Amino acid sequence: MNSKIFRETKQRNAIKRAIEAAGRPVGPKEILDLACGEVPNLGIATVYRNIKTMVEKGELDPVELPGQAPRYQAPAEKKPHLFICEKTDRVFTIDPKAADFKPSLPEGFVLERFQIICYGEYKK
Amino acid sequence: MNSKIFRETKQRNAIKRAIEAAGRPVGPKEILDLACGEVPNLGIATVYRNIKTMVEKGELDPVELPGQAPRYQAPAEKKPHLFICEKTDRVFTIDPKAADFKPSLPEGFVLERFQIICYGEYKK
DNA sequence: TTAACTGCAAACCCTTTGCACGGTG
DNA sequence: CACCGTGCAAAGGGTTTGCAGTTAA
Repeated sequence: MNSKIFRETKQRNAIKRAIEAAGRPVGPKEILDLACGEVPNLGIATVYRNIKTMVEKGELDPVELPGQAPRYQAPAEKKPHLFICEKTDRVFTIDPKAADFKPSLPEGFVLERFQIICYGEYKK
Repeated sequence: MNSKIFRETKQRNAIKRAIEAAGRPVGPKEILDLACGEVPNLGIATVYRNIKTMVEKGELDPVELPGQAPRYQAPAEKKPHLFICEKTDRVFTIDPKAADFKPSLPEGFVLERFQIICYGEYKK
C-alpha cells in the first residue's frame, strides 16, 4: 500500500522546526543537537527515520556535496547551486549568475574556487 | 620525524598499476578487485593504507564527489572538473569549456545536468 | 638487522533495523 | 484501539587500527 498515514508528533515537529530555523542545509547530528532543546531525549534513530520520511513526502530536500555526508534543507530554501564555507563547514544554497561565474555569495564570504560537476548517461 | 622511508612492495605496485590501468577515479573496493589479480590475498586494509600513503606522497589524488565515498586517480590524469555517469556509476575527469558550459564529455556520454560547487571562506 | 609493510581481526563511526512501549488519530 | 512513531540497543557497511609475522633495503 502506498497510502501510509503520517502522524504529527512533538519529535517530528521539533525536527522540522530545527531544520527551518537553521536556514541552511544541516546534517543529522546537527539536527539532533538543535531539536534536543525542544525534546531532550530525542534519539538519533528518530532523526534519521524522520529525515527519510520527510524526504519521501517532499518536505525535505537532500543536499549532497563532495566528500561529505548528506545534509538536508527545507524545499523553499532550495537554490540551484551550493556554497561551502571551508572555515566554518557550513553550507549555503546560492543563486549564482552562472553565465559569468560571479555567484552571489552569502554576505561576508569570499569565493576561493568552484567545481563544476556534470551528470549524465552513457547512451550507446 | 618527517623522513619516513617508503618501500616498494608487490602489493603497493599492484595497487598503483591498478589505478593507472583504470584511467579514471576508482574507489578502494574497485582497487582491491583490480589488484587482486596480481596479489590474490591482498587485504582491503592494505589498500586503504597505501591509498593514504600515496596521497601523502602526492602520487595519488583524491576525487570527492557529492553523496559518494572518495575515489582516487593518478595525478597525471587530473583535470579540473568531473563527469559522473549515473548509469554505470563511473567517474571521469574532464576539461570543459567552462565559459560556455559545453564540457567535452567522454565519447558516447550525454550531459543531463551539472552542478557548480563554490568553496570559500568567511572573511569577517 | 631494522623498521616499514602485510593480513587478519577487532575496533570505530555513522546509519539502519528489531523490539517493546507510548501516543496519535 | 489500530498502528505509526519512539527510544534503546544491536546490527550493518565502510574505514581504521592493533598485533604478530613478513619482507625490503
